[in-house]
Amino acid sequence: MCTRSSKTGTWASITASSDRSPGWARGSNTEDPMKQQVKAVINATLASLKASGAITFDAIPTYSVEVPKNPEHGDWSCNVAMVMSKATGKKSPELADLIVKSLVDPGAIITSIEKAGPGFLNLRLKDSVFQGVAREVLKAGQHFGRQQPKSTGKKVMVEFVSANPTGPVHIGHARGAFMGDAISRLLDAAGHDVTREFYINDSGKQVETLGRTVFKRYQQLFGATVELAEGEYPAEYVIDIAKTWKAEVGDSMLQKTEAEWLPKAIEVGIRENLKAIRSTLAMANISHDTFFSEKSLHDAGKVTSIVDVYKARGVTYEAAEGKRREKGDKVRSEESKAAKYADKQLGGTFLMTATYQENEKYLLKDEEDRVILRHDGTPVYLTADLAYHKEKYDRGYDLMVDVFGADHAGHVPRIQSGMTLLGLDQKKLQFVLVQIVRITRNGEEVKVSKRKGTLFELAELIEEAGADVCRFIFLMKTANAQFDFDLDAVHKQSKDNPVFYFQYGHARCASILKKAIEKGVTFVGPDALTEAQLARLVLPEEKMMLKKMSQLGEVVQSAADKLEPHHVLYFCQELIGDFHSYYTKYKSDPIVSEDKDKTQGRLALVSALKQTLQCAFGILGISAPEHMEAPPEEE
RNA sequence: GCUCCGUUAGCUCAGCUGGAUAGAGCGUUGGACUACGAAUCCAAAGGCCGGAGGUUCGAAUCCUCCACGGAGCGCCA
Repeated sequence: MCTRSSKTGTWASITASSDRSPGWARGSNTEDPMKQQVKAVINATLASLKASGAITFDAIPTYSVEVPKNPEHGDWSCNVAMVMSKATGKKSPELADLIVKSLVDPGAIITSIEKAGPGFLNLRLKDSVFQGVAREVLKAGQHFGRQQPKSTGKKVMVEFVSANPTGPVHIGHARGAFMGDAISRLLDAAGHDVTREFYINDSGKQVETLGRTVFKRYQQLFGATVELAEGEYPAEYVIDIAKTWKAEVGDSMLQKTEAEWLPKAIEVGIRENLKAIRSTLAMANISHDTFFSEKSLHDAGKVTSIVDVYKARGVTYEAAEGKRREKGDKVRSEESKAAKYADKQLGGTFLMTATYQENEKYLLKDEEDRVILRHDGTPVYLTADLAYHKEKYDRGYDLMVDVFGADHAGHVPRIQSGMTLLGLDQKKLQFVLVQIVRITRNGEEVKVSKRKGTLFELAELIEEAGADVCRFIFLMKTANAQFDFDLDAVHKQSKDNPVFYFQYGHARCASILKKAIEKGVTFVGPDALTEAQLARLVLPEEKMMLKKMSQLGEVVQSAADKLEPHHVLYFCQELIGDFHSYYTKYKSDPIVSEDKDKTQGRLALVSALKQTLQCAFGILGISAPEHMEAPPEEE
């Protein structure tokens, strides 16, 4: 994931050089419109100072215009004087003074500018600039905060969930599922053309084991006594699959040879599991555009052909066992799994994911070279995955995001190395690693174990807590932090459950608009709204909310760049908090009053807020209810 | 042993492409409904931002080292 590029270390130091900005996501200018107006004034002033010879500089460096934490510091504050100190050879306070004195403000939007602290510029803007935001939001409607669909021209793929088709979606997939979906929604809102893909591991030993288990359960349905082998799937759902199969084929499979029944059993197993997986994801409000079959890669010969490509590029070798890179000489501990399975490591064809060098420098970050063909010539999981990722590149995506569980972290450098060894741009492939979630109930951890048949399914979780609550809890934290999911708190209709705070904010807006209509006042809408009505929005709290609303587009863009949905969520929290506070503070000066112009102005504000929240919730995939039932009374 | 992730208020977590006095929710304490929804609000208390160095006008944020917690380290997928 790009924000951790320097720390995860994949490669920032090699291919991305010092460019920390993920550049790929930036389309058109999505800066907050208010901020843009401020920057225009600053830039004009600097140009004017340069023209008059007061200061000299080559180019204006990147500087920031931000909302100061302390409202006494104005509506916006700007650090340009400090940033340009070196370029102009002037001290920050001196430069700040010059800017204040010679301000060029053609649109007359600035009401005050002053130097503060070590050289900050604190600016205040005309009320009309704030008020205009309400109309802009309402005119944009459901598109507010979003870029025009596909406006960036970037093709993006997000691969997520990709649960094995050997069983239901369980709690271990939940975080990645919601995260991947929210990232997809974010990228879509940021104007990209997003494809959501599910990679089906329908090849290899696991599905074979599934097939065997299905067949045993099938035999059982005809009275046979069966015993499941180590690793086979004991859970109930396999019996259901066997029943379905029986209904379809009767007893016709009983007399077949294994070569005949096994492919059929695998097929029905995968089909039924995928059906269940899709149905669970639908409950979670998640859908994929494409399901990509690993088996199809094998069938099309793409797995063997990628090995040929590597061989042709001279980045493979044959060896009896793994070859580690020399430097550091990392020795594995005796307890490592590699040591444990050493007797099964018989050598084969290796890909130089670690030892490949250019100009006598190691180029890749993997710890050791990886087998891509076993000694008997069969490909491994990685080989298929390399073929799969090459396939993604071939399909022409500008950005590919893989949402992986943290247990796949070790897989990341291998794929990256593999792509680099094909000469592909690794920056186009980003990884989001979602850390482990510990599920607790009654203070005790609920273990996730597919093998024992005691898995806690995502479907159960959603039934218990509701889709919005689950989604919210998974999205409110960054992907790379572990956390405990408390099943007890989750279904409390109370303050322990923060999603209600958000939804109540929206419902309250809806309720006010409804109440106004009951009182015979209907909001006139953005087109009929007059300047005189808007001009009644003068309270500092009102301006603050308008200012914040205008930032949604920027927040969305930035969150999309970082692949971090939680920024949008915190944006909502602040806005809702401001609103509740405002609402309570001015209870004696209500939104709907006898003063018709003021009422219209405030209804515009509330409508704009409701619209903003609805848009933001939509980008997160959380519903925006018009009405909520009161919670049960506390005892 | 090696790699990666984390460490911020009593608890759960934001803030990290460096900015002014470090934030939110929960919990605690004390207040606010004859008014548009009290699933709300207001106030108080609560912090050597894990530790130590470094970089500079300025560090929770960037760099180095250390400590603690977690995950991974298979020719499984």
